[in-house]
Amino acid sequence: MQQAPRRMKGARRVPRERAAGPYNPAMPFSDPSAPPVSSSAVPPVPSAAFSSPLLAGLNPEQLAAVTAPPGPALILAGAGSGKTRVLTTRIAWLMQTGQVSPAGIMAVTFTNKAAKEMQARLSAMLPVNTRAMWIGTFHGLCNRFLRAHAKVAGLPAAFQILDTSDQLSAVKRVIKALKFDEEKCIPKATSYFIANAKDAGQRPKDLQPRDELGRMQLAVYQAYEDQCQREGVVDFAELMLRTYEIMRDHPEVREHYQRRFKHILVDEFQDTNRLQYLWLKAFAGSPGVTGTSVFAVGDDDQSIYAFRGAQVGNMADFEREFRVPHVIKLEQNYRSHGHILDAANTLIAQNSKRLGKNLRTDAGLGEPIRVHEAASDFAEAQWMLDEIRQVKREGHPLYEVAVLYRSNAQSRVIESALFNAGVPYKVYGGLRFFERAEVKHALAYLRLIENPSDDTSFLRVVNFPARGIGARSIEQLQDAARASGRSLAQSVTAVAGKAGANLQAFMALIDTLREAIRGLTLRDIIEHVVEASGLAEHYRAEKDGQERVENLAELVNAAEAFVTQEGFGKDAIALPVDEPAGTIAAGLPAAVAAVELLPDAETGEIISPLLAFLTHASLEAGDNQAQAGQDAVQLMTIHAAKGLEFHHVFLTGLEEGLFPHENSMSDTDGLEEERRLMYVAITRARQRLYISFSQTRMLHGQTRYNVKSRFLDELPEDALKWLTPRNQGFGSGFEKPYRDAWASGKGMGSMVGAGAQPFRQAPAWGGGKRGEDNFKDLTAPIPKAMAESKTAGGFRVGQSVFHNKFGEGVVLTLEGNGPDARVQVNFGRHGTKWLMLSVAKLTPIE
DNA sequence: GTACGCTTATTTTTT
DNA sequence: ATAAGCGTAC
Repeated sequence: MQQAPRRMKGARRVPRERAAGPYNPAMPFSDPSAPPVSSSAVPPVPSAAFSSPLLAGLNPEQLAAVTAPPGPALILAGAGSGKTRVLTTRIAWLMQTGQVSPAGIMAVTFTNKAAKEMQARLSAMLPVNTRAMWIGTFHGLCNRFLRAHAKVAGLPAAFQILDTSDQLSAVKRVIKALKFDEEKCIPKATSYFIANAKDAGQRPKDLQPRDELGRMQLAVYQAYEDQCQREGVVDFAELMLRTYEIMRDHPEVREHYQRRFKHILVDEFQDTNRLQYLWLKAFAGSPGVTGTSVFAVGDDDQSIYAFRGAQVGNMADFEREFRVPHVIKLEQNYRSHGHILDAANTLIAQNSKRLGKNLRTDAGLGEPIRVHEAASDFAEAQWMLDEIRQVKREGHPLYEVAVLYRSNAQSRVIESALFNAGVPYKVYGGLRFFERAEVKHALAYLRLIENPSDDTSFLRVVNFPARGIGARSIEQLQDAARASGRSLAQSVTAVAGKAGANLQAFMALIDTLREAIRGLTLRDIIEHVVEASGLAEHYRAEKDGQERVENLAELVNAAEAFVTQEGFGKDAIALPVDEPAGTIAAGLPAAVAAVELLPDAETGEIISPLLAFLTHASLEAGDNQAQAGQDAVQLMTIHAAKGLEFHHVFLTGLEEGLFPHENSMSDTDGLEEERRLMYVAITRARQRLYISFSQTRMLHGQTRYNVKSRFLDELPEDALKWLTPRNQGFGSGFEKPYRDAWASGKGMGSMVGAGAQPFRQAPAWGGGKRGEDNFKDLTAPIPKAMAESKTAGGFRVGQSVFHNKFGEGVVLTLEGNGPDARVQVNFGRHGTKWLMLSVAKLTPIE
């Protein structure tokens, strides 16, 4: 099916025989006397290479990176500096100059999207079969590795991959089995605990519990491992850890790969966690000894995943441990206009922990950043809607407009504004295709066919659709399984009576399915299982099952597409196919090679397309919305926007507590990560950036009164253009929360401060200068909470008024009735006054 | 086995 | 506000 790729014309294989030196996984590079990469070990670079059309148009720094001599390299690549181009051109250049064959390349990314893009760009650059290369995500490559070395790994050839929710349910089962109190040993937290331990490279034996909870979690970790091992399943972190351990503990395997890979390239290096760094070191071996060059590309300023274990420190460690001769900085930005870049630079300069980098652009200053203050989240959305319509009128496509926010909850009000106005939009994030319940159910049947020991899948569908197997039956079954140390599927005969009969009927169904799909195409397999399992019928009978039925049909389509477009088994390929069949096997000691290489010796592909598809489903969650090509506004969190760019960017909700998020504000590290997040957000914009914040916002069913984000104050004045008056008083101070707390007798949301002030001595709001006309723009819709409040004497809260002596003001509070009626009005620089309506001459404005 | 009502949590996310 | 998860009652 897949042709063995031809080696590049004129490309000569670099001799791979370089003795692998002593390897100490604990302290790989602790020997200070190790010689630097000797230049004599480096193949001469053909001088003609420097005039290669590949290199045309690269700036000096990019050129230096692309053509860096073999050996460790660290590229500090700023936002929009052509990072992906450098990475792919580097690979192409290495091959074109004959320094490496495709099989000698490993390129690692974090997301499938990035891997695909790299592959696509590379294919466009060079007529090379990228299949021989190891290009993929960390987890995808680990999967490939473990399929090839299943025996050494102690895994069944058809091992299944648990996603996060599978892992959680597996952990829950363990906690139940151990009879731990779920109140104390919280499943989710324990699941995190296990994942974190693995991400740090720690097995249960490496951990020392410090308290009762620690002891419980450790016990769960141990039992969870045993359970996974029994069932033949691995979670995401296990893919990495198991691969790393095999590399660490099996010299013959290690030496093989260290000889094989001449160049390892890593994208988004700042996002690597501890285990991934260890993993890379294991594949690279000691610098100067294995001759493997690691080319790491990253941007410490865009490190926004510390919360999930990313260690920016890996960059500095890499520079030191690999003895990177000099870090190459890509600081020329090809994306954003000057004001935008100035803002980004000024902001990020306030972080203390940086490797140091300043972006520059040849583009002019461009438009200033437009800043808007809204009265409410609703008003913010309305304003944005107006601006978006204007942008559309100016002839820009909507897909070039992005609305970014800190947290997903913020999208709702924006969505409703766009929806009601009939503006098409697309929200990124949320439930992915393969994560939908009905799809997971279908996959569970398929997984059981491949591996009946997969208890997680068994439990998911044993009674779905309902077939009379209730909690009691399952409990009996679990007891039997536990007693015999076997899987649930193996234990059905141990349950007596009707329950046992039902369970056996279920297993008979699985067996029947397995028989029935023999010889079918993948598409037909899925179609048959979806029908014969009763899933399709169940959803057809359900009131609101329409969408689920459609998703099941979509799953069939996805299978079809997987076979035709992707060529099934891409992820599952175990052999580098540019080697003559058997070469790799020959390169490995018999013990490793014989059984490990389970795939077809001719093609190197895993034989079962179903297994390949299941792996694909686990490792690639799939897009959530298929409406590609539609001209729609793009809505996403800032995290999701990393790596993307847009002509127009709306950055919303710039409020203390929201962004920076309140959970991150307490410590410096958290705050600096938030600031990097802000940096990422700003640098998404090419031409026009809008920043907005709101005085009030509905969050968790409560109105919160927010102060504008400190990040706004950290931007250079010159780069900003305020669409609303700067330092506008209304909502920028602490006054309103006090008032509301007083009025409602309830808490004050985010603005709870020590010792609420007495009502009438509320401090004047806002700081800074206020002009006479500061209040003219306060005509935005009144927040719901305010609109519902009482009126008096024809005035309402939020009403603009005029006073002969104090000028313009805004009504803050109304109290009393009739002759007693009084109002509190903010007169800007004249302060906040209480006035008796019967005395003061107040006239409403507008 | 399903329906209803109660409690709970609600930053960011890929694999 | 709101959704999801869980327990109890039919």
